[in-house]
Amino acid sequence: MQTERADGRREAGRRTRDSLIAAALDQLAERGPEGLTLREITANAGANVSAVSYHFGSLKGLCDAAIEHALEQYLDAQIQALGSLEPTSTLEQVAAAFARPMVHALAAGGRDLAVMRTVARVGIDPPEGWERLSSKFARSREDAVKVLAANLPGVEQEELAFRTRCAAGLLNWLALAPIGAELASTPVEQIEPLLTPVVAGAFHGYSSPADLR
Amino acid sequence: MQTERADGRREAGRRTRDSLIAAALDQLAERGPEGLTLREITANAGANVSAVSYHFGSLKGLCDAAIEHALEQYLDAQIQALGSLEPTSTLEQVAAAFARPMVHALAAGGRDLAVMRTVARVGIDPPEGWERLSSKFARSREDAVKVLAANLPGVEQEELAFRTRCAAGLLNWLALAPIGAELASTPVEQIEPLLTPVVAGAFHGYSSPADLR
DNA sequence: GAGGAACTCAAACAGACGCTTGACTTCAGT
DNA sequence: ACTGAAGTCAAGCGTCTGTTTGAGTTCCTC
Repeated sequence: MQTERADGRREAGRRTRDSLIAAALDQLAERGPEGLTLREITANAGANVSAVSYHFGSLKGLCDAAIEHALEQYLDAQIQALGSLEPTSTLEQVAAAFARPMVHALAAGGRDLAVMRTVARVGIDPPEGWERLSSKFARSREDAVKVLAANLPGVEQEELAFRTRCAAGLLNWLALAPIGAELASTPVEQIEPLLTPVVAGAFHGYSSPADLR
Repeated sequence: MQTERADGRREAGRRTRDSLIAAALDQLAERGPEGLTLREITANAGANVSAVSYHFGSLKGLCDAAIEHALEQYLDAQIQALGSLEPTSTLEQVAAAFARPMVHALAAGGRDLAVMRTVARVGIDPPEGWERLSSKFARSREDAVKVLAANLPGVEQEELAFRTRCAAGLLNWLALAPIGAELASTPVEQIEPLLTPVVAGAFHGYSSPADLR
């Protein structure tokens, strides 16, 4: 009861704030930052145009807030998925963990998928001040490379980093392209066995049947 | 000299028409269809705003023409690359051929890369009337699946189609994301050995070391 | 050289855009 | 009951958008 009062006004304020972010996220996922429209967002959120200026200063401020919301939500899932890995994990387990957040988002659809689509778009057109969160992404990717190196001792670290970025790009593409929409609302149990070997194959590489001759 | 006259007017008209498409393509590659701006295009093309209405009817018309131009240019490269394959080609050769147009565009940069970026964006947000060209893409992909099937007899056709789409998505991602810009102006001889095993690995898949136990 | 087609241009158009304003309601503190 | 902060709202601001218009230039045809 000190600073947190049962204030009806404040509660309503937080509610319109959240619905603005949610509406912005939907539009962000569908058309990207350039596609945001003040009037369309406020209409979908059931709020007035001036609510954006009030809560976020400007449309750009709302856009940044929505993107940051998406990035943080994605990072949490990513860190949790990779955190479940051990140094003894197989390549297949690494690939499955790497793809898990996207697989679940594809299966769930709705706002979870909107978050992924937004993150993917940020990966294409990085906003100006995203360096702060970018370092977290880089660190998460380094963790993946470390576990990969244990499974693929013959591949150079730099090449593993490249393959990791390729695999991440592949997953982002699934979120954005129509193929992701086709996969949407498909159960996880069906998507995972389809996708995991592809990601694992990208990690593993396939150089030539020389060693089989 | 029959229908093609040494017409100074017509020549100038074709020149502004081409420069409008080129300027639109650059902007399309950078910001997508939503990012097109009539006044910015005409400024970059050195033309008047009304030249767009005159030559293409509307901004949408110019946008469609630029996208069609990019799609056709990409399809030519894709068909030519896959056409060089034979039924006896190895998986690595298939992957190299599949990636070749993108590798060359990345190395070349400039307008070639702009074409690829535009095609990739179309892959994310397909325009309305693109079904006509879409069938050509599908046929090209079927050719790739056919050659893949010869190399991977153990994998179902449907799964191969999925992996082909994944590989195509991976390449498109390279064109759009910053990693592609980092690779840009890197010689082909350096990009190809880095990328080919990843694409081949995605085609081949990596299911588990069960067969090695 | 008169006529006409191809093409370009500056200027203006209506509409949508992001943003600001000032009045209004609601509710906690006193 | 009064005050002030939090929040919402309709209306209007200037700017930028795509498009249209009509006059203008250049070149080929007859």
